[in-house]
Amino acid sequence: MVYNQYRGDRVTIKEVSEQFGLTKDTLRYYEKIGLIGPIGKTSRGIRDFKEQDLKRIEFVKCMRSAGISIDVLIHYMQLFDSEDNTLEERRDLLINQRRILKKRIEDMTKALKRLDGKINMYDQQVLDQFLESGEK
Amino acid sequence: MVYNQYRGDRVTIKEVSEQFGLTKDTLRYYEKIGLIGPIGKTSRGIRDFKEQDLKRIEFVKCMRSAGISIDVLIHYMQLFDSEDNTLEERRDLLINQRRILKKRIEDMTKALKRLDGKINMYDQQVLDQFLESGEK
DNA sequence: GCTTGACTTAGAGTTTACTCTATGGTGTAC
DNA sequence: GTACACCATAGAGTAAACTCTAAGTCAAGC
Repeated sequence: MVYNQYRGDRVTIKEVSEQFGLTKDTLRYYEKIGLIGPIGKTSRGIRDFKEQDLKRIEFVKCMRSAGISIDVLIHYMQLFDSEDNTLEERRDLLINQRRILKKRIEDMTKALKRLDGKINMYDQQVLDQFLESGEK
Repeated sequence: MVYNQYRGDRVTIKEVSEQFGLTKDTLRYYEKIGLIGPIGKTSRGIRDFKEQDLKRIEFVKCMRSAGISIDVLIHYMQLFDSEDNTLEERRDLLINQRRILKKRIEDMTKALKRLDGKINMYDQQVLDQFLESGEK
């Protein structure tokens, strides 16, 4: 039976990587630049992800998949971890990102419609071609 | 009165740049990599954009603003300009991009909802803070 | 006791999509 | 006749976000 040295009660980087579909390199990179963590380490220097870390990773993943920049996310996390009262600043940051995101969704929705139009056009042309070849 | 040497009946790069909100550098770059053009030139080597060029630029701009990669667009344009019958290949390419685009819109819509949730939370907290300070 | 496979770090390299710099040409305005 | 405002090219540089490489540690299995 394989007993993995890295798993006691610990949550390893591999597990987190698989859970979120981010590479181990990306997770270490995110930690290095201060987007997540610092992640706690065992006595031998192995990362052990806590519930709080996982929550943050999940949030970061969601925002990154929407194209929100790493710089903005780092800024948000710094506000979040700050001793000061940053409620309003965080709210304003989010409102601003929301606005940008909405614009992007609109652009993409326009492009999607455009693609749909073209695809329909091609479907018709492919069909015409088929009919034409049948008439020979 | 200023008579621009570059405008006779010609459509200059500056005009196109302003019309589409793309820099002159970007337009030249797009031509260089084969995404648009080749654009016709006057005897002295000045670009003169035709209606057909403008249509393509507009399409490219729309697709780029939706995040469709330059590589994919070049491929599409190559199929478009090909002598061969590439109808079905173009349709398949568009269908594939449509699928990817739709997924991205979904991801972004999820993130938007997430942001809305957080913003509401912050609004409430900011309000609570205000009320609290008023009670003092 | 050595191989395997997981982990670590520091730092170099890659990809995408521009964006800028240097250098030079041309026509109009003062 | 020179300053200004355009245009051109070739090629170097940049920013963002990873991604990879090298070198090393450590525990389990054979």
